Amino acid sequence: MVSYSKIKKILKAHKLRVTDGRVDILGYFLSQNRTLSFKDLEDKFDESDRVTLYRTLNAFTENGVLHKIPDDSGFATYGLCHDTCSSDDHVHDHMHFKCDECGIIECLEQNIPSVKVPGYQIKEATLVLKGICKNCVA
Amino acid sequence: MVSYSKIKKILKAHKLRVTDGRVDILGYFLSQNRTLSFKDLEDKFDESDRVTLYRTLNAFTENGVLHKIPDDSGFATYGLCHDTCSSDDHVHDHMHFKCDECGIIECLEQNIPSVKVPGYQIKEATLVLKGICKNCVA
DNA sequence: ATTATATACGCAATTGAGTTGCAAAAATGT
DNA sequence: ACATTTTTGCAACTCAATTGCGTATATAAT
Repeated sequence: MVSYSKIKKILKAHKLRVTDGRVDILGYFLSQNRTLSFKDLEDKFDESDRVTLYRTLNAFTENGVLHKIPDDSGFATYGLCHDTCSSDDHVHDHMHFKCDECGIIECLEQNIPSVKVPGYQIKEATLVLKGICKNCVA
Repeated sequence: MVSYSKIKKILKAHKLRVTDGRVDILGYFLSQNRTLSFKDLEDKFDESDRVTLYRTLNAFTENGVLHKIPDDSGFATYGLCHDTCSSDDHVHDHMHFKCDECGIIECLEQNIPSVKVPGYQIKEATLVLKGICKNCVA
């Protein structure tokens, strides 16, 4: 279980007001330690308002608590940022993996290989792998 | 200008019926030789129905005429496939670039560097670069 | 501690991309 | 030319996400 004081500290560090809803959601991310889709969160916190959930996720994303994982399937999925992320400095170089079987999206340890394109100024790269994850292969 | 007979040949080769709308849209892709967003096409062909446009793009995508470019911004963008694509064999290994200034998405020549993740079975990879394109840098 | 101010919440309504159903129109095969 | 299959166009619908606004709550100031 993640302590309330730790969660509170994280929220403050990211210039976010400490509200019950935010504590619950951040606490859930920290305890699960995996990416969570909007649906996951909606199911878990079904007593609270969808709009508030959207706004909370947006606030977390803007302030460097979460990062939104690119996914064309139409279901927003979020992962915890590294400790170093803030609203100012919000950088992610890791790859993501989406499993065709279980549908779960994972943040991979590996960084995106750096790519150069002559004449282009590259600021950011997103690399999403699809296939079958470690759990489903077994 | 792209000849009608050539367009017709391409449609037939991809097992698509030759209709006025399809000829116009494919012809526009061939003449422009760049990726086009749904909005681009809607503006260009504003006399025709949105639904038909969606269905045409879906048919083209399924049959290997176009490929849908992953984009989290919520605007579907499409690019011409290579000649080798068909409804059966529809593979794209190239990277995409989205310019922060002009918003245009380009298909790059370069292929996505192959990545391996221990224990995972990778079937597909998408790599989108963001930054400033050749034209806007100048 | 109390008050003031800024921010977040909850509800209803709205937006906007994309889809579905269905009857009419057009394209292919014979 | 005819029969069959696919496509088109229209209206209505779905579903994720956003916006407006009055109320509630968190932080800052006194």
